[in-house]
Amino acid sequence: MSSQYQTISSLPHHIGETVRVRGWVAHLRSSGKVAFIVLRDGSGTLQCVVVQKVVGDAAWGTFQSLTIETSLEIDGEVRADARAPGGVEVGVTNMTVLGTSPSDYPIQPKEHGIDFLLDHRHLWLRSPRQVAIGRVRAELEQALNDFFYEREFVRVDTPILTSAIGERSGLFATEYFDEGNAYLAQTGQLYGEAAAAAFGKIYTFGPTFRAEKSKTRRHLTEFWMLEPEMAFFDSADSMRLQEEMIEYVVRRTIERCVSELALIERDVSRLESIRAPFPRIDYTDAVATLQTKGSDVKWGDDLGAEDESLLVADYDRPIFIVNYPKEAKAFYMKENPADPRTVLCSDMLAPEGYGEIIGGSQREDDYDRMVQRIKDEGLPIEAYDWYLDLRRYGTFVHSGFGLGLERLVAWVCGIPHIREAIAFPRTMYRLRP
RNA sequence: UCCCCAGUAGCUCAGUUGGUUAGAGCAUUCGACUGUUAAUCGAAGGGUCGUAGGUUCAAGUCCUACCUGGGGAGCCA
Repeated sequence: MSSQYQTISSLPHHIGETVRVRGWVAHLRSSGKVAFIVLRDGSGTLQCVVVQKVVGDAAWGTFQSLTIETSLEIDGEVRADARAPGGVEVGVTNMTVLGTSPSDYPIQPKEHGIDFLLDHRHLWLRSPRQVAIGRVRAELEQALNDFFYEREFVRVDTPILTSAIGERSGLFATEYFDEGNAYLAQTGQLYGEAAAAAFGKIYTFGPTFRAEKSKTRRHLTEFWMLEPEMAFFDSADSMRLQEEMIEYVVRRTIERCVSELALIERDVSRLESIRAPFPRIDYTDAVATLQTKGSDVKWGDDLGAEDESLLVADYDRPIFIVNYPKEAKAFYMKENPADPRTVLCSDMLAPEGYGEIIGGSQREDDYDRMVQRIKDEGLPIEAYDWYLDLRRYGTFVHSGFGLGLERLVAWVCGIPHIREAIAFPRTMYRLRP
């Protein structure tokens, strides 16, 4: 097959030329002897005009056999026409069917239930809105990689199959030769800490797995997490990096995904106000504020989804909640010298009710305190022997954080549920397609 | 795991205090139309009312259990 064809998005630069395009039939309209094919190729959609007298009886017959999602090669002249959506159309001179499609294509340009759409995710993905979300996701991923590359971070890929280690263990067990069970990684952080002692500043970016039986719009069982880990950064340094990163990737997406954000009807003005610095609110102050607003939260509780929404409501940009009680957080977080009841951690809450998108902390770097915390949590100390080595051989102040990619995508796109923020979402009750 | 909601045509839904042969729009098929914008107009086909049991002269409708999915809580990113 010839490589000589144009993408639909490039056609405004080819007005007056004869071109060849390839794509899928998105829509068909006929008005007697003049007919319209709406073709999509992933780069955009194009109105193709078929006139019986121009194309002849053979091609006209081909048109009449077309169905939605037929893949098609079209030759014709590009012309500007105000009647065409987008202002550009192709006057068809010839067309060739590349792949036929039965007439029962299930996705229609109308409302569908979410159950039906998820069952047909492999086809739903072809819809313009889903393509736009996917492109925003790809832009955000690229922007994140560029942000860290420009700051001389080294990307380190950490294992997905692990022994029992991490925040909570024993999920998705799979037999691993003679070594007992392996588990799917719930975080790359502990490996990231080891790598930070090798490279200085690193990040990991890959799929992670959680098997809590979470059924909300903010949870998937498989999601992508970006986890930077920085040697010689304290908690405050880490927060400065986080707000700089969020500002960078949001601005980059506003600049480069104009048509995508317009198609999904995102209110971009809500994103334009995302500028560092972000407010920092001490957990203890947050609890006091919440109590005056009528929440029954007590000091020592983790903040619930409702509490988070109440706190964010007053701001037009993300906020940090810092220094949570030790009991509410993971064993590896460093005790706050100013208030030993708390740890040096921060959660970044996105605006508009999207909740926590980043969780980060300064790590405990003292060997004895770390051993004590592992014991206090009732974790098996043997599993952490290599992790403790990081505190034996040249321990170092270091901090890191985890960014949930799908939550970032959902917020930037303004979509209500993170299952649309990934091509093939894994939720509690869905393993296919 | 707990709380709430929903399962009727391929899809989205309506279906009255239980009452004759279960309806609409979209989609599909056929027909008309030389500029349509989710075109329009005409016609046709399309149903194990989630499953099982129960109440009743009579159940899509009421009751019970189960199944499937959705929303939320907790936990988290």
